[in-house]
Amino acid sequence: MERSVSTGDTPRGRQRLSRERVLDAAVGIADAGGIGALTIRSLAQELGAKPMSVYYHVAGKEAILDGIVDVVFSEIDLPSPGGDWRSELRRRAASARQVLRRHRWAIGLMESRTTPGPATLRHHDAVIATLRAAGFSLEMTAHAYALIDSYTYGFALQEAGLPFEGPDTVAPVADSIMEQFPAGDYPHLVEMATGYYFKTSYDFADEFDFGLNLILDALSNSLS
Amino acid sequence: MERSVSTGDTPRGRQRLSRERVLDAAVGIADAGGIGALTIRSLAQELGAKPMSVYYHVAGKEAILDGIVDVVFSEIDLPSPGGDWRSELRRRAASARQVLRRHRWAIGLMESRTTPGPATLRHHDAVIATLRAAGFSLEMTAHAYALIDSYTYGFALQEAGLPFEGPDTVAPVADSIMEQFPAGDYPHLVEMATGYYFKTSYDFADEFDFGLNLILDALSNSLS
DNA sequence: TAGCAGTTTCGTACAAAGTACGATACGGTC
DNA sequence: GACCGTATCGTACTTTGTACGAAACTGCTA
Repeated sequence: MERSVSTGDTPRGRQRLSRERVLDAAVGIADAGGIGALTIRSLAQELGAKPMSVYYHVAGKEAILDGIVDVVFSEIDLPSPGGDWRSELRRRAASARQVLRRHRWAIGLMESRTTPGPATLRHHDAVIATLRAAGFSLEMTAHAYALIDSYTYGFALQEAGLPFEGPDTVAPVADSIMEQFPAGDYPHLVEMATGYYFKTSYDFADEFDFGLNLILDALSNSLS
Repeated sequence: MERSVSTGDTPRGRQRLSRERVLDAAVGIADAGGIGALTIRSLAQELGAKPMSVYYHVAGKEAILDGIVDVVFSEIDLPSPGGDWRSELRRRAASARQVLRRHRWAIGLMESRTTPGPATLRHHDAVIATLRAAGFSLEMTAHAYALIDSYTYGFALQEAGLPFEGPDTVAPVADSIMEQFPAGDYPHLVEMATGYYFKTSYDFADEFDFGLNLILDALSNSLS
């Protein structure tokens, strides 16, 4: 699946519109400028069309939001119910995290979208299938499913909310935060920052594997 | 002219405005009608004031959003670094989940707010303090912290996204979803639904403890 | 008491955004 | 060409955030 944002002045396409083209352009705009940059007008411009033309292909802005969330889900690798369940779930979790990193805005939308699209449902179906194939009971599948997804989305949520990204970008941001507040108000936060985050060129992204492995290990124990 | 009435069933207050009163009213509106209902005008009306009056107390809508996220954090019970760390963290996680249930809209905002307020920082400080007091190393504290929070927020995120709430409300929603899509497209989802969710008057909320206990147990093992 | 200097509230007005409504252009079939 | 479903668009109305400056209010001093 490929998508490219037109970088400059030239609108992207001039062919016929379609629901798919509209949603792809919407994703591109949100990626480039945040969900706030996605307006019917910017969308139309990106498509080389006029605002009202968009409405022929989608019911309204709400439908666009539902649509692009489903597009995001469609980009996540599905686990295969056949293989080793732990590595399959690890792969799909890693994929989910990467996808949600590309499309930060998606996490914020999940909370408000209550009508899942086909890709979303297919995705959930595949995860459940993998757990069932691994031998989990219905009850344990429900437990494991909620647990793994909570962790994955929650991690992505936190990652999206971080004002920095990657190692070595932590310090300046932390400095500016600390300057704002009375010294000594958050001693343990400061201890973590100075004693660990700064010292080791910390990358929050690395935390993901630790938690996921812990969870999968614990679930694995409950299997036997 | 305006009289300060006793009934108080209409606009909420008539006293002087303040940042705090503005933020409280904003939270109330978002709780009642979703974040979309929160406009400067609705806010002013709730406060018994005119739109532009609000701007004296907050810099703009973005500042309001930052502010109400911090209000939400301020409502979460802090763990005490002294006591039994597992029950302390369980208590604060349960509190966080409840708070985020009261203020569903907050989760969606977290993704976009990158300037934490004082309550948010104090909250993080307390969690870190509790982990450190429990004997975790700096490194393990970072791991545990990311893990627990990811789970907690992720769970709340999923809960907020569910189109139903509580037991016995699952079925009708699931029905309408299933009707929309070709039969047999999501066999495992259907199996879970018919074989488990429907059968046991399933309440997603109960999943929370399972995952949290699993995580705390696993972390506990790593202590000794 | 009158006057004055903050402090707080508000009236007016404009730009950006979603979209209802109906007209227009297009593309194929008879 | 006449006709018809599909796709695009022009116009215009409503809702929202907020800039700008005036008005009202508060407490204080002369």
